[in-house]
Amino acid sequence: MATTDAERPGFLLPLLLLAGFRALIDDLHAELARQGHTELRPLHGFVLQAVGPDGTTAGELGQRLGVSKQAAGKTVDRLVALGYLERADDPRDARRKLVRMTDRGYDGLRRSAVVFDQLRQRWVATLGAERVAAIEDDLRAVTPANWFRLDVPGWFGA
Amino acid sequence: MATTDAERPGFLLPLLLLAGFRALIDDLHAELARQGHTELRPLHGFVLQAVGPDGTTAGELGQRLGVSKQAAGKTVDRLVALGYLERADDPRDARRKLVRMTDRGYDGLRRSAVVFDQLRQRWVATLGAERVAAIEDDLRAVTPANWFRLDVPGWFGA
DNA sequence: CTATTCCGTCAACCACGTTGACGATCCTAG
DNA sequence: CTAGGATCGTCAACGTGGTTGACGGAATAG
Repeated sequence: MATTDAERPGFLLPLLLLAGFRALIDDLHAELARQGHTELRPLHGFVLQAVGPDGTTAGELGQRLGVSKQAAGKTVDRLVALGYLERADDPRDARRKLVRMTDRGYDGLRRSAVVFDQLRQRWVATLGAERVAAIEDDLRAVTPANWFRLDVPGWFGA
Repeated sequence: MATTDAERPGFLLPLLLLAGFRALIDDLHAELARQGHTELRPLHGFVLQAVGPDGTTAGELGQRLGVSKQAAGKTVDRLVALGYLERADDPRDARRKLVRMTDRGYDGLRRSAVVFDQLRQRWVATLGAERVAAIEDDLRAVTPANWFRLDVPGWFGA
């Protein structure tokens, strides 16, 4: 054991996890801004991801993100205003409004995926592939498996 | 190495880091609520930590937390209303208003430290001490050291 | 004494979330 | 076919946590 646990207060762990998350997210949207997506905020990438190539409805989106349908609807409003999403009527159910990605939305999502891969590769270059993979495996082991929600208001910052 | 890094999409890493962070924070404030601190919200623990045993001013607090002095002031307002902080005049500079922890604030901070240690111990029980320590070391290596300078002198856990 | 700088606060605003309510639409029972 | 209930999206009000700009009082430099 390199260092004893006595020197490692428990409160550092969450701080470091948050710092790692924020470092990745900040780098991501700095790079996206450099590539022309200046309006895309950190949260939006995950929303686009949740919409997916097939589109959804606001309610279903909220369910995927773990937020209320109203919150999802507002977020869709913003992304529609930014040109990343568009709404369309469902011909089979007049209550539903389909949410689809625009070309710009696809572009942002594709670039996000590329940049995320590059950032992970940077961690691999620093830490080594095994250790990055170990972090992922370990985190998967200590977090609830069904976790795919993003109801985190202030923790995204900037 | 359990799995190769061949097909590990980069976007999972931030998601897992966030999931780990949220798991710890959610568990923390669930336990704090059980111990009587039902009003203490996730962010407040970090604020108390940033205030520290010696107290500060709103402006300095904002600097430590990386937010504007106005935002820090509002957060202090809420924590004062909840009874965790109190304001006092600085006898040596009438412009400054000292922000100090109340007894309740100390209690919450002390309990947070204990619970954080317990939660980290739970990770150690699942993953082993070396791997938890490795996660911490790795994250420290890939995050800006300056991100959240919580080199709080006199963190009274012990 | 005056000019500048520092400190806290007020005001307006934005992003993101919550509940509650409500019309419109669909579905099913009678 | 019609009546009731469930579902979908939206409006409204509100809470939290953040921002910028402006401003008055207090310390300090000249």
